[in-house]
Amino acid sequence: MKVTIKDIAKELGLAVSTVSRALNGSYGVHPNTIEQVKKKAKELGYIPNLGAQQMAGKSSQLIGIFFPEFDIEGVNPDFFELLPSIQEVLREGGKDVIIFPVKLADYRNNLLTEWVRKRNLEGCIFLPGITREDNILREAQSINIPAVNFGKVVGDKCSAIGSNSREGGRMITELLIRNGHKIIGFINGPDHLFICKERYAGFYEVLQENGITHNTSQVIHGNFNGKSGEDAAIRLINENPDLTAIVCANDLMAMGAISALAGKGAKVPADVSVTGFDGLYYTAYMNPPLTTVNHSSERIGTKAAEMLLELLNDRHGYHHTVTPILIERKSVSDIRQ
Amino acid sequence: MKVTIKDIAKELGLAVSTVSRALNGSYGVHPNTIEQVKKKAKELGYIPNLGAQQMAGKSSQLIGIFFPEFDIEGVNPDFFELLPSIQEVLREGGKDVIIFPVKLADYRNNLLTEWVRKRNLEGCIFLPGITREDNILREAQSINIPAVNFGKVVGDKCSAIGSNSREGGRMITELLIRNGHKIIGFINGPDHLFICKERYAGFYEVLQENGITHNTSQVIHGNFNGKSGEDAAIRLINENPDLTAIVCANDLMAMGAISALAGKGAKVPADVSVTGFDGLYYTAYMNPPLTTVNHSSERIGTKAAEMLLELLNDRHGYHHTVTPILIERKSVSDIRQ
DNA sequence: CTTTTTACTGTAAGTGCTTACATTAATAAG
DNA sequence: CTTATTAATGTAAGCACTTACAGTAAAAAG
Repeated sequence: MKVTIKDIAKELGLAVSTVSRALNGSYGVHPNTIEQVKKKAKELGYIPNLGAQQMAGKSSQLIGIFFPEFDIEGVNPDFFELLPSIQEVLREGGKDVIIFPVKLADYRNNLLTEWVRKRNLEGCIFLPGITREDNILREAQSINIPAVNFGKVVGDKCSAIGSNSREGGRMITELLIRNGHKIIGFINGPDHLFICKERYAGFYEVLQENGITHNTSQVIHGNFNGKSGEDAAIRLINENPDLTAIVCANDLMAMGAISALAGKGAKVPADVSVTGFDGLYYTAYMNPPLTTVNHSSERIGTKAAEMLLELLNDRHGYHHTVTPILIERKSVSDIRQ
Repeated sequence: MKVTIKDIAKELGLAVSTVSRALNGSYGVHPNTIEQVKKKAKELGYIPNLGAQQMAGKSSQLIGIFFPEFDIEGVNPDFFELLPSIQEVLREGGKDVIIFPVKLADYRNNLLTEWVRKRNLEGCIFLPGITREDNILREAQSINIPAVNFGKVVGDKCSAIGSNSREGGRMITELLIRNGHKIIGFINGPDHLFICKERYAGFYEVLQENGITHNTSQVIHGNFNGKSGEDAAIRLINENPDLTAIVCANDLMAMGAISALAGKGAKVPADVSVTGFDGLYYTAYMNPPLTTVNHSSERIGTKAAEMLLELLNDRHGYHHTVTPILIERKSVSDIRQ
């Protein structure tokens, strides 16, 4: 049932080494032999055993994709928006993908090492939410495995890709200001995340530049899911009744915010404008369609995978930044007199 | 750098076989030895090489998850809603997950066999969208690999899980009729899918039972994405101006439909009621929040993974059906006089 | 026509691990 | 005390493959 090169060799009266070489395209095999071997291999339905190849020193062609354990609601937008393009590029490069959700909170030392070695991973991609502060990234560096992450370059065999979050924060804020908004709330994500700091920094900069003051009651930290957006929005408008716009650090929270506002009878964008961040597919179909900042998951995912492939070809790691794009839809109103 | 059982054996002056047995808990090893070995293994940072283990006849602990290639938009709700729970259960069972998007359209014979053998997969899960009509499932059967799919049991080592789509179709239609709707459009998914036939069948049954006639111009086939929902909705109301409700065979199309209706100035649910199917996370945050049928991805995913684990323990395959739950939100209006 | 090259193929070792079988030492039975 | 048991460990083969090295026959050079 299971066909090995041995079977091919026997059928053809050759040595296994010859068959192996014929199949791998090593030099020094007669063209006729190669042809025969390939024909016979197909005929018998030979499929190489990667496990054995690995043991004999070849690479596993296996890439691990690591991402923070799925949210309670079972939704991790980054994951599923990024994965398709990553996977596609990797597949073209002949790699397979094995996925590892990681519970960052109780990350145990050496876990990554274990995973990498057990499965003989060739490289890793760390999806957003895993940051330089997490041990897992440091471990990747210390075992020197080619890795791409969505933050900063850590170590030699590492590339990083990121969207210019600060610029994104600026874009959305400038749009709001162009439309006459002056009292603007901000629903941020978890405090410690780099992208959150950056998104807020961009927002704050533009406010400053336009001489708009801004107090801390106008910023609330959620945790990136819909529910937290709801809660934050409610608090925000309760504490700041004169608010005309809310900037959210991701789309999910924006959805929650809009929903909560609707529940309170506030119309978006007539009463309050709301913006998102990410440009998830769904946001086009919201009501109103969400104005948001898109960093094109497809572009980023593709690039990330390409960067890993480069790393695997012994190229040096580097940092790549993509500039986000403002997607103006209907959730922002013009309130200039 | 790379620690093997040989290293442990050498350090301890034992034979590799003893070390192997000590580590695997085979009988016939002195407790003291076991302890020593385990201690030394930890000390040296030993990590078993699964490739080698496999070659020596152990299972790979690798499960392949197969799903239809991601949509152009990069979104495959089934995939990401199901994956978390599947992965979690599998992980607890000590399995790793390798993912395979498959282009059903140009599925080449023996591809599955290749994947399975190359990576020595222990079992497979076929996500929704891969049906009995697809060669890949037949192939799974012919190579007799334990498999769970979301349709029908195919072969001996196969379990199947499904939501009762017909019942779901009934539920949503009954709700509509209770609310006084009589002229109802239906946006279905791809014609050949079993679940689509079923959803429609449930819908049609209830119409019949209530003496409501229904003509073919009231049914349009989309392809499950938002855009197709938009197009279908437009056609539907153009061709049936007196329509008061639209049943959609999935949430994504419902989102598109609502969006398109809004674009035409039709209010949901005031002018037209719209229902979805799936119960995606996002639908709670739509405006209006979508009334839909939920088959609880979490429950299904968990169950699917458990079924595979059972199969792996040599239990027989079987079929499991979950009954969907109606989620009434705000996208259906009561139009009874 | 002998010697050197070249082209192809075979031999064998090694990869990390498991396991059937053989060996030895310790214990129980006679 | 010898012999049969048993417990613990070692030996070695095998898993599917790669690759350095060796061998052989044919072609080129002398």
